[in-house]
Amino acid sequence: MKRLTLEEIGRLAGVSRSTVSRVINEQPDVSPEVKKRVLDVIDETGYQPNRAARSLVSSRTDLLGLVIPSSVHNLFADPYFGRLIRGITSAANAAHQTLSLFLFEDEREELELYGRAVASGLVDGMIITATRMGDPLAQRLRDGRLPFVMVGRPDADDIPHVDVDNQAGARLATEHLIGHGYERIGTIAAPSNTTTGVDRRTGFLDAMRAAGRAVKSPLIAEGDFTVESGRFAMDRLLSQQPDAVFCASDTMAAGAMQALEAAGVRVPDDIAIIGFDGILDPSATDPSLTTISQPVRATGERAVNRLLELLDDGTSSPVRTVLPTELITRRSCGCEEAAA
Amino acid sequence: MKRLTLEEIGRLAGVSRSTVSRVINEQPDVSPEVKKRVLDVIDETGYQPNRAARSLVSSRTDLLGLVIPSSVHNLFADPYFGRLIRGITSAANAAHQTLSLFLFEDEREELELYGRAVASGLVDGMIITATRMGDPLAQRLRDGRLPFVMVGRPDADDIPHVDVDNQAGARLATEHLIGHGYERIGTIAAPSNTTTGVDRRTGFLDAMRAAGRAVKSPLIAEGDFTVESGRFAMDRLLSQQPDAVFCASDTMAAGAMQALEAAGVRVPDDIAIIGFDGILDPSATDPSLTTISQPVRATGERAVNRLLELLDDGTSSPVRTVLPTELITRRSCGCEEAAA
DNA sequence: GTGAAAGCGCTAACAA
DNA sequence: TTGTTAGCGCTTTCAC
Repeated sequence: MKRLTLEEIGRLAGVSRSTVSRVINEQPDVSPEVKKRVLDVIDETGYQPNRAARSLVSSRTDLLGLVIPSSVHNLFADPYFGRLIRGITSAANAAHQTLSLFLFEDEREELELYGRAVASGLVDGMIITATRMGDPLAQRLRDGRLPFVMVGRPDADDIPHVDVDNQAGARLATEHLIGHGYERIGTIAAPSNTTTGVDRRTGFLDAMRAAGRAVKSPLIAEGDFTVESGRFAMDRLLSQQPDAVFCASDTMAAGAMQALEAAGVRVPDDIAIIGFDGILDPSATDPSLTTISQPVRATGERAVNRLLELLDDGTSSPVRTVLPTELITRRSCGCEEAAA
Repeated sequence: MKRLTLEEIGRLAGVSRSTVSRVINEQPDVSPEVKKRVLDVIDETGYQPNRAARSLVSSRTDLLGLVIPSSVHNLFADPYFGRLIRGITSAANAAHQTLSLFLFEDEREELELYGRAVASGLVDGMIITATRMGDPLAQRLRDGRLPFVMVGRPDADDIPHVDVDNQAGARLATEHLIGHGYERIGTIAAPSNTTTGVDRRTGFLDAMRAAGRAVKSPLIAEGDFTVESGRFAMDRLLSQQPDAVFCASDTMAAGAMQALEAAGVRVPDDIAIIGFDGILDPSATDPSLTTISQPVRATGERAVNRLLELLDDGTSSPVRTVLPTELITRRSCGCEEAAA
């Protein structure tokens, strides 16, 4: 049993290979009878066009790349990426694209990517995530000709991206805390070399300022999205005796609550906590964590769709797509049991 | 600036395209001077061979597929997959292969894979994980001609795979509990439609039997690897008043401990707990969780290397590769603080 | 509406 | 040691 080719299918259906090609690519101007005959043969034989040959002539691979840079070693434990990837594959599947994954251990590997995947035409386009500011990869891609979209806000303005409204989300969280009447509100911020970290911090500060609150810098501790960093950050914050803390990620909020439990501080009675991301099971913390939830899966889907637009039109419609966040009130902020 | 081709590089270096091809593919019988000249031109121009053209003639894509079936919706939150994927990409990067990821929402998508990725020659080989017993995909791949290896034990004997020694690990865990002197030992088992679940349960039962302990079936509760299922399972077990429980995964152990805390049962004083996987941070539970740790990352690497052997030799050396597990004693089993 | 033929960029005989 | 040539399996003019 040798490999089937267009020619062979044509022979079996009594037509030329061009006709078979037309049928497969759903071009018009093929008579119904011929079309049916060809389709039947394809069905019987289970023929599948050879991708390499197709790509060679069309210079389309139907492969989308997803890059997750070295900076996120730790992050990968975060359920965020699992969800994002599900969103991406789901949209990719729907569009008959397949996803290839580029994870790197270090920056050397990361730059090698360019030759391996970009210049050789491995993928039609790229989605890149979790970059830190000034990431060389983003720069390089921008100078190249490969279409790409970022997940998260890039530090350069002209890069197509889809992001959630981190600033508005952080503001919302902070206002909620203020609304509860807390007096000494602190924050466990995300890394300041990521735009996500910057935006969430900005949102927090804006809300505080708008309410006429000063924020002394000792009430700001920075973490790196890990549970451990949340624990350490809260330990540092404790000496400042805050009565509420906005944590820029749920993972860090979980760490913070561990630190509070160890210190015998009650949540929310002594210190109220609010998180960001909405990816923890309510039962994962005790009390359940109030948080700003972001549509992770939708983010992935949108990124794929934006990329496909770029591939088809070459137009990048709006450069920026922003998805909304939502406040999920549970118990850690001092609210009573919430309705579902 | 048009796309570079072999021909073009040849022209610039003053040789034919075949010579350039020889240089690129590191074939012998190219004079040093010519070689250098060609290499220089390649360097200057940044030429990268076109993958599609290469694949077309060599029928090699240097793409490895990773399949994670629909059955693991929930599982994806499990840090296990993150680690496994890191192991896989790391080994793949080292071998200049790239990974493409196939996640499916349902069985329909899953079977469509066959045409899209396998029959069309998208990937050179496949790694498939987390299948349940009798998975149609595994069957189908076995009947096909595409090389593949499974992560985890398949239910058919002749499929190349890499697995950890789940049975030995479960035995180890159980013997440890027995050694502590616990009298009524139960288990929260993993799904019995997965070989992992079967093996861990078998190891538990073997150890109990070897110690002359009968296991009444009410002392066995089945979960599905999620935290929630661990909680429910422990609630059921509580009525049987066990004094120790072997949990077939750390995630379920975490759930079990939540249930115990809610019920006011102390760990390890009232009930000792031991987990399996070794993927939780020690501080994730209180008290820290004693567990059987498995080398997830190494599993991924081995799977890639096995697959590459298959691709190169066609020989599948040993069908079965088994990686060892290790007991990590912490506090939940009743041991004192452990050394690192 | 359908077929013939050219060519995508590469590798691998085969000649020289 | 190097160049010439023939495909790999497909899409796409261009005739008919």
